[in-house]
Amino acid sequence: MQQSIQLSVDAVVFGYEAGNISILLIKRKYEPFKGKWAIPGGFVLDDESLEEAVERELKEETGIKINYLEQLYTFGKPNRDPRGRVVSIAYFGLIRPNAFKIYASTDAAQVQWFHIDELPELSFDHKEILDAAIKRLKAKITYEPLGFELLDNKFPFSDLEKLYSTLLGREVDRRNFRKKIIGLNVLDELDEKVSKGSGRPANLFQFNKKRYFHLKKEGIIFEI
Amino acid sequence: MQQSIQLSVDAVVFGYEAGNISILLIKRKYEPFKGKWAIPGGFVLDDESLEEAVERELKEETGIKINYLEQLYTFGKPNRDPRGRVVSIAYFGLIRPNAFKIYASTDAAQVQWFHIDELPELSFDHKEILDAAIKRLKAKITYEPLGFELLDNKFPFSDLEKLYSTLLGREVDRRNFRKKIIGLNVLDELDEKVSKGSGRPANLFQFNKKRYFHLKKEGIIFEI
DNA sequence: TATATTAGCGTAAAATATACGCATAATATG
DNA sequence: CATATTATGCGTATATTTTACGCTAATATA
Repeated sequence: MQQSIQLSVDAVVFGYEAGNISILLIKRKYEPFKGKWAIPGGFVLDDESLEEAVERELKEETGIKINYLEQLYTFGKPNRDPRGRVVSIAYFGLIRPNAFKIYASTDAAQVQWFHIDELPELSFDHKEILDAAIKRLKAKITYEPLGFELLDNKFPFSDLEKLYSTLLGREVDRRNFRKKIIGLNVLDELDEKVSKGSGRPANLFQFNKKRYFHLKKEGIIFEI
Repeated sequence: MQQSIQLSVDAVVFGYEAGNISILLIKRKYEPFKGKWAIPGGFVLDDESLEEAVERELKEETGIKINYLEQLYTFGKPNRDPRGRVVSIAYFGLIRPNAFKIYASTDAAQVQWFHIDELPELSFDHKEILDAAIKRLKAKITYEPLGFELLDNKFPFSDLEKLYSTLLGREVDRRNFRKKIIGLNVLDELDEKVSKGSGRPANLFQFNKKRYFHLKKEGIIFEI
């Protein structure tokens, strides 16, 4: 038996800044879809794991090092790639956009953050992959503390609230949201304040990952 | 660039009967792991989709036609298969065990249902795949109406209750559970009764898939 | 100093979940 | 055949959680 199926990985990387969710795309340097936008990714090498492949491709094509990475779904329709049968394992990543400088290299002619509502036309079946990733992100923030991966290490509560109301696509009652999150007992309140423009300066908070995993082991669940 | 990676699919198939959750395994006919138990599966053909591959392999190896099938996870560690680099896309399936007669053919020397607590040693990394599937099943029945795929088309309420208490691994208050499920408005109460042994005969119910999808579209969520 | 603006705390009402009592309709048993 | 046993089916009271929303605090700005 001899297959001729090639294996690639692709990564939908989300960033968040000032109330905007954005996605990292590259402009393709070579055919097929030369000059078109696409999700970063590429072929898996024989001796690397799938995660290593994603991280290598991201580094090569965009210069970023991912903060949070998980497998999303494997796309394998026979005709999804004009070059032949290519099955792609899609990943889903989160980073703090201001934490890295993006730059194009190797296969990418250009790298750019796109606002989630202003996406260009995409290559291959990447629109489908991206839609699956958005769906996963929106669902998962309600039962896993993913939001913190998108915020700065220290953040005012309003940032977290704004992130959630943006992702959930609806208003969130400021007071109830605060009570709920504080009640989860996974945030440390710092002795630092930050003031942006007018209004009372806000206290900074920090996500306590260690405490979160400890509580999770005890069966306490995160839920918004 | 020339990869030498092969692509396979594997399926963890769950069945349920008389309060027992079981998993369908095959005994391998050929090396590697000849004579050992494994999850059904095999190599993907060049021109078939991943789902077609799973369904074909299940049919070939065990004789069953799956009731519910979803992609689980892709396993791709470089050394998971002694024959070389094989990446496997694992699926997760549910059937009503009494709906099909299982029989071994092609690659399988034997096919058998195993109780979830009495599993034999497994080939490759199939234990890891199986654990992921069990975790997914247990999590998913709380927010998707998967349970009905494991029950007969018409079932008494106590069957559903027993299924849930088994899967959740805890007692479920019979009266509150009933209230909750009835309140979801996705069951049709039939004018048929069934009596098994002593006790008051039970009314039969049927899951109304159409109504469920209608309600889901309106944003009403299934949750246990 | 008055006003706008964002932050932070608390309380009451509504909705949901939990605990559990009891009638009903069949089979099992002496 | 009377009575116990078993499982079904319905209801109600209480506890818990969610939701709505009022009020004070601390800063910038006019």
